[in-house]
Amino acid sequence: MIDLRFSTALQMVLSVALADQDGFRCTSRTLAEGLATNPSFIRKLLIPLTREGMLVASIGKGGGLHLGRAPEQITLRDLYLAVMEDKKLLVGREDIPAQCRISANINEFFAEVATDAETAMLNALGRRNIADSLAEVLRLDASRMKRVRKTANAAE
Amino acid sequence: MIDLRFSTALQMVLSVALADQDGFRCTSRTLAEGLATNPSFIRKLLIPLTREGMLVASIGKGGGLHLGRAPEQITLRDLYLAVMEDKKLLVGREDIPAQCRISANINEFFAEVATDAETAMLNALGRRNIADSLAEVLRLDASRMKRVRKTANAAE
DNA sequence: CTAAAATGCAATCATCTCGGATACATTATC
DNA sequence: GATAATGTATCCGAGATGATTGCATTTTAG
Repeated sequence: MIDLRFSTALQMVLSVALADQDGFRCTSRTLAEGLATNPSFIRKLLIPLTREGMLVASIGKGGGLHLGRAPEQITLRDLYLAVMEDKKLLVGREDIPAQCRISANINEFFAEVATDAETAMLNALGRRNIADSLAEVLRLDASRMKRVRKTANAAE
Repeated sequence: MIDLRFSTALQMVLSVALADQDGFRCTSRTLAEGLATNPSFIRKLLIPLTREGMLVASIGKGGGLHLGRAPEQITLRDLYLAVMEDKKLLVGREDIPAQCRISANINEFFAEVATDAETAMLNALGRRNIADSLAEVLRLDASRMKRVRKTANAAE
C-alpha cells in the first residue's frame, strides 16, 4: 500500500495555516472531508504533529486545530520526519552472510549511500516551509482562477 | 514489505564488477547465495539491468554475468532508476475533491515538492558510480582485515 | 446542567506490495 | 546428449498501511 502520510500531513498543516489566517475553523472532521479520508487517520497523524508542537489541538465542543508555531518555523523537513517516524528511505538486507569481500562490507557501504541520499532529500524538503508553501498554493490558485475566468469569457 | 530491489541490485552489480576484475564467474545462483535470497528474484532484477545494458547475461552451460559497460559509466542513479521502474519517492492522493483553495491546488504543489525531493536524492546517487563504489568497498574490507589481524595478534 | 461536539485511543479488517518458492521452457556449452 | 545457465510465469505468504468502527474523555455552547 502506498504511504500517504506525508502528503496527507502536508495538506492538513496547510489547511490549518489557511484557517488560522482566514479565521475559519478546522477540525479532524473537516480535514477528513477535504482529503476524502476518515477522521481516524487524520487523528493518527495528529499525534506526531502535536507532539512536535507544529499543531495544537483543543478538545471539546468548539475545539479544533491551530498552528503551534509560526508557519515560517515549520519546514517540510520537520513535517516529514515527524510523520514518517524512523522509516528509512533506502534499506538493505539485514542478514547478509559475510562470504566475500563484497558481502562482508556491503552493509557498511550501503549505510553510507543511504545516508547520503536521505540527507539530500531532507535538505530539499528543508528549503521549504509552511509559509512559503501556503503562498505558493494560493499563487497557483490565483492563476488557476485566471484561467477559469478566461475560459468562461471565451465561451460567452 | 520493505523494498529491497535497489540494495540487492547494487550488491549484484558490485559482485559482477569484482568478478570481472578478479576473473571468477558470477551466476544468478552464486549471487543468490551471496545475498541469502533465491535465483528467481535475482533474475527478476536482471531484466531491467540487462535491458539498460549495465549487465550482460550469457545463457547456457558456462554462462553467467558480466558488466555491459565500464564500471565508471554505471552510476547508482542509473541503477536506481532501472530497478525501481517508475516508482515515485513521494506520492499524494489522486482523488482529492477540489473543495477549497488548498485542495484545488494541492496536487500541482505536491508534484513540485516531490520532484524537488526526488531530484535531490537522484543527484546524490548520481555522484557515485560502480568503480568508485567497488574501490570503497574494497577499502572498507582492507581496514576490516586490519582490525581482524590486530585482534588476532592481541589474543596470542 | 446537559447535550453536543470535539479529540484520544484501541481494535479489527481489507487491500496492496513485494519477496519467496517452484516449475519449466529455452539455449548454449562441455 | 547431458549439463548448466538464463528467461519467464505463476502462486503464495508476510507485512505495511489506510479504512472503519466504536467508545471514553473532555470541553464548551446553549
